[in-house]
This record gives sequence, C-alpha cells and structure tokens, in this order.
Amino acid sequence: MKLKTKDSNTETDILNAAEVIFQRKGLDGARMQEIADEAGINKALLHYYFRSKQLLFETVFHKAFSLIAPQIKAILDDNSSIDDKIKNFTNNYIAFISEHPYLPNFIFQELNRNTDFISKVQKTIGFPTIDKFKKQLEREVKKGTIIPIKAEQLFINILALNIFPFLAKPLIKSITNTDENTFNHLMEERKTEVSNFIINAIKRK
Amino acid sequence: MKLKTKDSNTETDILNAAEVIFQRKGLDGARMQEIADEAGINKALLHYYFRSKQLLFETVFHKAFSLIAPQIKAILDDNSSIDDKIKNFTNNYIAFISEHPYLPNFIFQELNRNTDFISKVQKTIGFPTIDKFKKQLEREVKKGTIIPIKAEQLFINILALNIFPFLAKPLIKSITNTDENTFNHLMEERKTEVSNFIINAIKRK
DNA sequence: GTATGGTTTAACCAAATGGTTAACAAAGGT
DNA sequence: ACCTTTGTTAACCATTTGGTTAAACCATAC
Repeated sequence: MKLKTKDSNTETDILNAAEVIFQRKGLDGARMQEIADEAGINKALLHYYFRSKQLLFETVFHKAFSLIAPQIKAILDDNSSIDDKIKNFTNNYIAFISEHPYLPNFIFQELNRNTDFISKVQKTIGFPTIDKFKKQLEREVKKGTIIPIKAEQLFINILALNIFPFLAKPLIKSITNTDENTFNHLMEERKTEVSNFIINAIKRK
Repeated sequence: MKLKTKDSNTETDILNAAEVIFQRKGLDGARMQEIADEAGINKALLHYYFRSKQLLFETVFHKAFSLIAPQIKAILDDNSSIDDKIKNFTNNYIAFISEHPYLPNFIFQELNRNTDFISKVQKTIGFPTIDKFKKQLEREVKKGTIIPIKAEQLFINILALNIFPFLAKPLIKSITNTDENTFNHLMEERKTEVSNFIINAIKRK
C-alpha cells in the first residue's frame, strides 16, 4: 500500500510516471496501462486527472520543453559576451542533459512527428528569436574579433555540437566502441572541449 | 487498376510504401493497413511477403542504414587526408540528406528505441571502427598541423555539425524564423560553411 | 483445355487498447 | 450522525490492430 506524503499527490505521481514511459517509448509506443502501473494506480485515474492520452502527453511534453527552452534563450537573449555564451551553454547544457539523458531524444522525436507542437508551445512559453543574437554577432564581426559567420549558422553549430552526441549515443558508443562509463567521460570532456572548438573556429587568425 | 512493369513487382512496391510510412510515423505509429494502402495492395500481402510487421520494419531499417553507413565509413576508413575527409563528407552528406530528409530522424529514433538493432546491423553490414582514423589523427597531431584533439571528439563533432540540423529542423526553422526555402538555402551554405568551420577549429595557429 | 504453382483478395479472429461507468471509499463541512 | 464532494477501483465496452484463412485468380507448362 502506497502512503501519500504531503508533497506526493496522485497528480504528480502520474506526471512522473508518464514522463518516464513517454520518454522511453514515445507517444505511440506508450501504453496507458503501463503508465498506470509505473505510477502504482488504477488506469481510470489517468483519465480522471488528464482526460486523454493526448492531453497527458502534451502536459509532459510541455514540461520537458520548458526545461530546455531557457537554456537556448540564454544564448539568444543574454547580455553576456559571445565567448561567455558559448562557454556557459556548453558547460551547463551538457551537465543538465547528463541528468536527463532521455530528454533530447524525446523532444526532437516528437517535434518531428508532430510539427504543430512547436507552434502550440511557442505560444505558451516565452520563446526566443534569433534577432538579438544576430545583432550582437554582427557587431563582433565588424569589430574584427570574429571571422564572418552568419548568426543562424553559428547558432546551429552551437546546438549541434552540444545536443547531437546525446541523440546519437547508441551509434557513437557502437562506432567508438565505448561502454557507458567511457561515454560519460567523453561527455564530461566536452564541457570544455566543445567551447574551445567553437571559439577556435570563429576566432580571427 | 495497377499495371506491373518489369521492374515494379509487388515486393518492391511494399518496401517503398513501408519506407514512406515507417519514416513518417515510426515503428509504433505505422499501421499495416496504411502501408498496404500506400502500396495499393491487400494487407494480407504484406504478411505473405514479409511475415510480420517487425520483419518488414527491420528490412526497411536495414536498407536505410545501409545508405548511411558507407558515408561514415569514408571518414573512418578512407585513405584521403583529414582535410579532404571533412570536405568530402560535409559536401556529400548534406547533398545526400537533402534527397532523403526523413532518413536521419528515422534512423536515430529507432536506434534509440531499440538498442539491439545496432548489434544486429553491425553483424550484417561491414561496419567501421574508429581505429584507423585514430592513428591517422595522432600522426597529424604529432606532425603539428592540427591542434591536439581526441579522434572520438573530432569524429563526434564532424557528425554533429552535419547531421544535427536535419534532426532539429522544426526547432531551427521556428527559432530562426525561416521557411522551407530559406532553410534549404542555409543547408546548401553549410556544404562549405561546416568544413571551413571544422578545419578552422583544428588548424594550428 | 486443364492441371499446377505461385499470387492476391475478402472475410474473419483474437488480443490489445483507450476510454467509460457505476459503485465504493475518504475527507470535510454542517 | 449525515450529506456532499473528491478520489479510487474493478469491470466493462467499442474499436483498432496485427495476423490468419480459405477461396479466387492467373500465368505457365503439359
């Protein structure tokens, strides 16, 4: 028998369980019964609290996306220097994902499967645009501290180098023939490796 | 009524249809009936030719993976210089994916969902390891033409910068506020942008 | 022509799945 | 004590889904 403490009510139990199952199996692969089991409750309760699978899923997705959005916002809307943005994002993001390894896959997969999610989420979350970053970068390029590069391309590169390894984990582990520990060690190294790489790439010679 | 030409038999019709549906919806999201409709045949024929959904899926996945594997192999096992490897892969891969935009998502998603796929595929396809590339890179680093960097990290970076934009397409389009055409144009630019970026990053100053 | 073999289909089936219902339990207010 | 609201459950339901079957179709060989 499950005892409820003050901070463990059924609703958050369900959300936590749904998070685990959806991130592991995706929207289509997840079973409502499986989520109920994971939460240790009756299946009908899922519908009592969240009406439908779709709504439960959207709640989970929204929550997941809310965790990542601010970090991207930091690159685009922050007042720090380009160098600092790169260093901070690299360091913070890799640390963050190491705690939530399923998150990137979950988000990108469902974003691709259901394209209108992004417009839905865009409305509810304060969603960043690239404009400010663009101006900042143009200033730096004009100053001559940075080689000419489009803001869009640099932004893509920053995201790519940080996020991709976690999306491609099984492939990378297989090709580089590394076990879980060695992979984690590689990611740990990337906290500085990646920012050095980027800064080196855009620095004037 | 569908006429069969010499090179259009039912089996390849099914494979083509399955490719489309599986890449669009994933293993769990795809419906056998939908694949049959796409192929313009009776659902029972799917089982006549491929026994089960799982086997049909594995055939499609295997085929998809076979398209990408040789390109990765080119980085790792080729005899060309590091610079050429980067230039060629960048140029070829981006061109290739522009023709098969669903491919990367499909592969990485299912690779994450079903980890033992990779060992299955590894057995049937001549699958590259990183050893040769590692030695080549160590030689270059010792020569002093390239800054010190681990082969694993450089390899990850090359893949990341090339593959990630296609995985993150919906997010990127949304944040950079670009339409389909502009996105494609950005990718076209990356054919040279990415290799310059990488080479700049690893070149001795 | 008709026997033979692979190919294709409509109809069918059992299991699984998201969702509902009605009854019951707990909690809280009066 | 009694009633109302909220939370929880077992049983149930309609539909969907992967898969099967038995009969029909059709080319080719005899």
